[in-house]
Amino acid sequence: MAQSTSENNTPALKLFNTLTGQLEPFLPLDSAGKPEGQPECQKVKMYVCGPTVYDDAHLGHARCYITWDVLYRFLKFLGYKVEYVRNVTDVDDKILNRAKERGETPAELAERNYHSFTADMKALNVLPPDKEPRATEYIGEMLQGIQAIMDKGAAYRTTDGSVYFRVSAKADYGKLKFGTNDPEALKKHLEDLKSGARVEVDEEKESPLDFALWKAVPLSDANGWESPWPAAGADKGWGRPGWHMECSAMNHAVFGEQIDIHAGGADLIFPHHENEIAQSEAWTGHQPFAKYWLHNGFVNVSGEKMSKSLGNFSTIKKLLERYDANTIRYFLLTNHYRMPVDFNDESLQAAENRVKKMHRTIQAAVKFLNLDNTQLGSLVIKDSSDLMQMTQLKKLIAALNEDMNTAQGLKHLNYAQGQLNLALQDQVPLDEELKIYSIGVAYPEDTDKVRIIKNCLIDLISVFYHLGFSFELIFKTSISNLENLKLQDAVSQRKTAKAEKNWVEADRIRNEILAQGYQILDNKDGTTTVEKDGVEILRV
RNA sequence: GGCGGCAUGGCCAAGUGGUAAGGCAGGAGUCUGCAAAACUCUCACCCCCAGUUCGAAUCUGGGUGCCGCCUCCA
Repeated sequence: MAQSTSENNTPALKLFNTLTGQLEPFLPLDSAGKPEGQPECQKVKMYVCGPTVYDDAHLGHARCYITWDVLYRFLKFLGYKVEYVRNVTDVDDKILNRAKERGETPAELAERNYHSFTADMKALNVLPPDKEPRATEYIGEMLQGIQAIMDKGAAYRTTDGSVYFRVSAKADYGKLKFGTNDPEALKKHLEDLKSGARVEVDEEKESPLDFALWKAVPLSDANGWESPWPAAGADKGWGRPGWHMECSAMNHAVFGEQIDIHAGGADLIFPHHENEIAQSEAWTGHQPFAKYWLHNGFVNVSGEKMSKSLGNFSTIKKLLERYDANTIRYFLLTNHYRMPVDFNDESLQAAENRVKKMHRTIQAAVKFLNLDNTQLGSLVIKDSSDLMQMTQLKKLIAALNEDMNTAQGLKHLNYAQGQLNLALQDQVPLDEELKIYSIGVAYPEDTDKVRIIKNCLIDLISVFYHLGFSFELIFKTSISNLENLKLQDAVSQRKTAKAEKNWVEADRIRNEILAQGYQILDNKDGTTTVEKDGVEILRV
């Protein structure tokens, strides 16, 4: 539809491709031969590097997976048939070491952390991928790939039965890191890289840049797999896959030789993604392995780089104790995904203030329209060809088309909220078209005000939804019945005091309620609303 | 040492060469017993210097400062 393409029929969505170092129009491989400008019939193969499940997920994971969640949602909204694959790395030295420390098997540890990760993602309202392949399930595919690479002369064995990738066999090695295909430039860059490389232990490596596809381990090691490459004198090979091989193997198995999007954190550009490209392209002989390489920026914590060594990393669980998922998402989306982002209380607090106001407005509209909380989802415009007069939703698409400019997107979210607030208090919304059309569940008896509010609400929650905010959190409260009764009692006592113009007593009761962590709001119609964390829990 | 990124109001942050989005905080007002919420109004010549241009936050060169990758990390 027109919304996903510009006037001259080129795709409107542009993404920054690390491979070329440029902003590029998004054209999936599957678009060849398809009618132009109809994403609804085009497939998109999207792969995101998943977690290594050796510990609880941290802020870096949150930023990464929320970023690509927004892209996934957007591509689907535009009409692409997206197959989103996010792997789980469950074989790795870190997992082995951690399991040893804890006295459990690597499989147990991985399983536990995988479930913890899944729970975190759900709590953050990150959509599950279509497939979550696990590295250990693809050892056979890895062995096959390694053999294929060796057969093509791009890898070699060492006497202990390890296999290394021969970087010199790949003329364009370094193209991702350096963003160029120029052989002369790459040659120079690689020389610089080599001179800066740390000393490698393996004397048999032809070049310090060569990396392991397969690491031999002693036959006595329980955490190994049989390989076709025995050490000198042994009758059977034994070892573990190199770090990068898993992604190549899973991509090959699930998607085939080429994919559209490969995304992950910027720290993976080198060496992980560079090596993945090298081995995958050497394996299949087809390039590019991935057409678009997308990377999200780093996470800092209060101005410092978040890192394992600094010990300043916070887990998602810890963060969620303090801020809800919509706040975290709002905060992240105010920053462009490629820029570094700094987690600090001041910024999170600003996001929280904003999100609470957003929740409050939506609650008010839901109440006014007498909707059931669960009805919100069904009101969302989910098809980009059905935008009609949803002006802010249209603007959201335009913003996301520009390399996922979510900060601009939030501007439209905020504007939509402003419109709804105006409508709720009988003021004329600035956008005339919102008054004219009738959309969603419209009934003949709807008054102008009902229709306007409904239109404003649909525009707002559609933007809200497509940015991945959670509806559930708008209405989420946790308050016991006993507490509820106490509050009701207090509010009605205050009402009596107010009626008697006993302001001292009325204020005393209000302060008591405030002290318990509730907000109290007197409405124009004489009712009183009690809120907790910006969510209405009582209206008397 | 090699490569790359970023410098925008008190804070966070967008910005496609044409005269500075948005948010948070603040100030003034409307409403209100007061307060809160909501609404209205208000709050920046974009690190420095030079250049290109009719015109630059946006392009070029130089400087200063901060950060990252090159080692496991999303």
